[in-house]
Amino acid sequence: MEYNFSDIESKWQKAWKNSQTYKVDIDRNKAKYYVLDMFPYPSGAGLHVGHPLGYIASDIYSRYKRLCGFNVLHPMGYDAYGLPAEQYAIQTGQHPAVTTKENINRYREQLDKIGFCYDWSREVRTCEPIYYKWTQWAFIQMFNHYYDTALDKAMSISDLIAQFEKNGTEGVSAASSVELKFSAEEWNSKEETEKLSVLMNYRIAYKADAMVNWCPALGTVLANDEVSEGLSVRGGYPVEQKVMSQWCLRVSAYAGRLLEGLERIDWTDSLKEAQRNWIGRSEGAELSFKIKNQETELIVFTTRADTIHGVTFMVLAPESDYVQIVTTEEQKNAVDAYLDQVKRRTERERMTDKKVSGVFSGSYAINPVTGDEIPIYISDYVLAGYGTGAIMAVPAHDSRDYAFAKHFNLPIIPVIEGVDVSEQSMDAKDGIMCNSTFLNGLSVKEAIVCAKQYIKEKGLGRVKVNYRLRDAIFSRQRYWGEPFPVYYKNGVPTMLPEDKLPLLLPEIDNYLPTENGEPPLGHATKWAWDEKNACVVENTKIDQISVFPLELNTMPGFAGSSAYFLRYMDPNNEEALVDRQVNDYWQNVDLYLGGTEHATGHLIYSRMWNKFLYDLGIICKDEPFQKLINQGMIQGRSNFVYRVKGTNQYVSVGLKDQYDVQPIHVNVNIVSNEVLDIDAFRAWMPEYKDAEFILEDGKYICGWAVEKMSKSMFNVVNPDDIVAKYGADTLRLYEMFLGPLEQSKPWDTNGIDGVHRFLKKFWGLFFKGEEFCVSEENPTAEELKTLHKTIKKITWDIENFSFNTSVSAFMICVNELSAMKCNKKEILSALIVLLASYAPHVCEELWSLLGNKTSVFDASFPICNEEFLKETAVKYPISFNGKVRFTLEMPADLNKTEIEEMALANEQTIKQLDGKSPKKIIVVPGKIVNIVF
RNA sequence: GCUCUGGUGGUGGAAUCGGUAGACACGCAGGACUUAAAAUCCUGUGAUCAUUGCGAUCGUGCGGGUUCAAGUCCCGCCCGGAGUACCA
Repeated sequence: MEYNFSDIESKWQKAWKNSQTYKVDIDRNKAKYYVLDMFPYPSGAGLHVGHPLGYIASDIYSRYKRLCGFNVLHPMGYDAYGLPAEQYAIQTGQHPAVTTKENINRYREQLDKIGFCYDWSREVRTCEPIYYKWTQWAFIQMFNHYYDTALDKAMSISDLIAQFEKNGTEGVSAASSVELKFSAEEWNSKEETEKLSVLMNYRIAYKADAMVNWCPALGTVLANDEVSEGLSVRGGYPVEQKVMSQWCLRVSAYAGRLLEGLERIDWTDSLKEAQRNWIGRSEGAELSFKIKNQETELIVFTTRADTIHGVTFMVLAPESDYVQIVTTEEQKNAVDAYLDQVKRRTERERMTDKKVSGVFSGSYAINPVTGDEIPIYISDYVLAGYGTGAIMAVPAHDSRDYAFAKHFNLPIIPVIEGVDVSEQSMDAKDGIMCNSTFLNGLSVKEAIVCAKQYIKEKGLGRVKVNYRLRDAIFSRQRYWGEPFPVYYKNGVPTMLPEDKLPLLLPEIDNYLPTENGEPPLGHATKWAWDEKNACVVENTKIDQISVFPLELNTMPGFAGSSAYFLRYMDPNNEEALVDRQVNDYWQNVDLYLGGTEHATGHLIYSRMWNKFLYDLGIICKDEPFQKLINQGMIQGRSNFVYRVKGTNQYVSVGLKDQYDVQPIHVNVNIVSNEVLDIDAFRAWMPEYKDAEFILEDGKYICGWAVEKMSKSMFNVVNPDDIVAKYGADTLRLYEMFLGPLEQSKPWDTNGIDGVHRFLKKFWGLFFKGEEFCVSEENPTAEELKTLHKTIKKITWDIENFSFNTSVSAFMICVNELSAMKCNKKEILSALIVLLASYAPHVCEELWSLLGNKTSVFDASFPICNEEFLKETAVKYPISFNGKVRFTLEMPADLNKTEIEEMALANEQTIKQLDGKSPKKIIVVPGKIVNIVF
């Protein structure tokens, strides 16, 4: 009987839906396993063939885990807030909620066709009030907590207030934006509003004037991970630096724990490394330099305290607060001119053009160790946001300082023996110290330790760990995002009462900023908070007595995606983000699949967010994603035809060098194995109607290139088309067969026929002509062997995410069984269960044809009989490459003659065992014998 | 610059702990079936030389090394991809 995949697939997709086969509930008799995909942003373009790669892999894994007896949570949802829907709304006036809903429906339709085992009853959408209520709730919690650096956890802000009332800042250990010092009397005598503004310095969600990445084209600020090389990641628009009052999250307070936590999770080294670099821990010292004739001390951060004797000048960032203090009357004009010049340069110019620039401030600092007077400069090579925004310059051992010193003709003093600094600096932490009084003769490594010790003892500064990781800017000047649960009472940001959440996103009729430059929410007419009645009211009622304006910013994209994995556990709970008992069962994600592009964004924020909730006791695990696998990107594979310039003639790729040609993208869907469907090409566009072709071997062969998958390159392949032509099971197997999961690779349908042929052969094992024909006989040893080696291989492959090689193993298995004409029920049943995770529809169909009343996914995964494989290994050696190998342990201490003797002795044994003469014998002492027949 | 990754036939890729390199698949060539085509099946397919049957030599980006044995380990380079960057 023919393998009719489209009937089979629609039949089982319906059956699964009707019987809720994939619905999952807490079952305390079973171990849980949580498999999660990074949820998609539903874009207008729909899914292309690259998107499902990770979903297929996680689907296989979930089904496998279920067959192994786990209670598997495998949900899916949508990251529904985002820029594209809003940009579309600006252009068309279509409400983002409408387009988002349409896109979600389209995504769902596409996903369903591939036959995933998601429990859709747990779906979340970040733009739904029932969901974003908890995003707003978490924000309020962050506002109401500070980070205690001694306890290393988030604590209630009321604890901090109690400490201030009792002892002021004395003994307080709290992460803060600025280090403040005040006594209990000073605190208690402060006005209420003043107290609130002091507390902002400590809150985990806080509002502050921050240097932000402002993107004029998008009309919003962006987080650091949303900017790359001075351009916005979305859209590629220029980004400038600007000071604005913004909500921020004190992510930096969690830097140490984010770093430490990496040790306990099972991620790839490269991803952990990317996070380590982004967090950027560096150990060093803060050093105070006295300024000549002034009270103020200049504090710098350095990792090279050992080079203190080589300091010949100081440099301040242009934005540094020190600039005003150290600039002298005589230098004021020069400094102002320089600051003005720096301000006019965009971030991008500053990065691309690394020309040395700077200005002398007029002041001198005193080197605390040598007592030398050294000039203080201002230059934009020093960043305001890192360390203290000021550095001690050691031109002999830092290439940037070196370039600066050469440019301004400043002295360069080497402090490491035998270093020539006439051409370049010596940056390596290597060598023996010199010119350094008490450090002379020490190695650099010893000197770093010794110098830090010296600094501490003499009270010149303190040992300090610095992080590169900065707080996240949490405001966006956009419409399509979560509204902040915040109103402004006489200018003071105040949280809405928790029981009034969610604060619903208002309707507006214009998605652009307002005339006076406010974010789009400024257009909302009903957007004010009536404190007394605790409800949203018309703007016109604002009286600043009991009705106040609401926040006009919205939250960024990562807000909704930071805790969604928790919500899947308990998606309809209206009392809590997640019930604690429910969380105790599902705990955290065991396996998370997604792209590397989230390494420094989502994967940092969600870890931080999760740790915060853990500190509050809401959840039981502080790391959200135990194991993480990155699937590679599927790139587009474009095809080209070559038009002879100035004609309507097209030449096949092999002959194109003989003509003057112009390559033209051609729709990949009318090309098969590089051969162009000429009729389809003529019909494709009117301009090709009368095209003529210069063929090779009677065919038109196209050229190809790997490019991004995009409409303009005509290389987008839609999964629906593949499903229609070959079936979902073929698509699933083929995507896995394409190559290693983690590797990026171009989509190319050249091999899909082979996979489809395999499924037909597999189907064919169960039929004799038109008849379904399966034998109840006991299988032979040879048949069992084929089965068990396949079980062994598939089990290993799934557990190691080596899905591509397991498809090969299935092909070999089916080839062998069909060569043996095996139709034994025992073998075939096991094979169905084995393959079911990969090709669920066809397996479910065959499983039911075998007379089973329940789903194949209620069966158990077959177990490999290792003993049997070992026993048969001599007679029927295991081998996946089609050749025969016999292995035998050999004693370790043999010389060459003994080895040869051993080999000859074994040759006899092998002959007796197998009745054949070996072709070749390879013998290795201490290892194994390889005998090839 | 730094960090991470990768480099194997005409193509995608396999080789899981240092043990026959090229599994499996595509493509190609030849054959069977067919009036013909499609579909299906069979055979061959790293290179060079030898082909009368055997075979022989080379071969995993390049150059060295360790080992009985290296695609795999070590040292030094070359090339591609990704991330990140005046981070003191």
